[in-house]
Amino acid sequence: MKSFTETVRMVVQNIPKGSTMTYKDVAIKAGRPLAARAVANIMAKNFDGTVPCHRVIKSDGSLGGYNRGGEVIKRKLLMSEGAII
DNA sequence: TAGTTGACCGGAA
DNA sequence: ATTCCGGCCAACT
Repeated sequence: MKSFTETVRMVVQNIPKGSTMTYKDVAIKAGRPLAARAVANIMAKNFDGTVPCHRVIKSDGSLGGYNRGGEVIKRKLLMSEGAII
């Protein structure tokens, strides 16, 4: 059994290129449907450079945030991968 | 140990 | 449609 953080990282890495998932979806895949907030916290404080967190967005369709508020960078990355914003 | 924080979510006003 | 409130989870102080 891996820690919740490890599972979240795996899920985010498992996101296909050109696709996006909401924090909630990631939390669900990680096994904690109500831990969307925890997922955000993991990304925010313990961001992993090995995980494409720019593929994770809010449930409203907004990009939410990125490393230090670089939402613009996030949008550009997603569009560069073929994702539709 | 307890309290606060954060890139959130859903419902209510 | 926008704004406010409560709730949930993990990490930090």
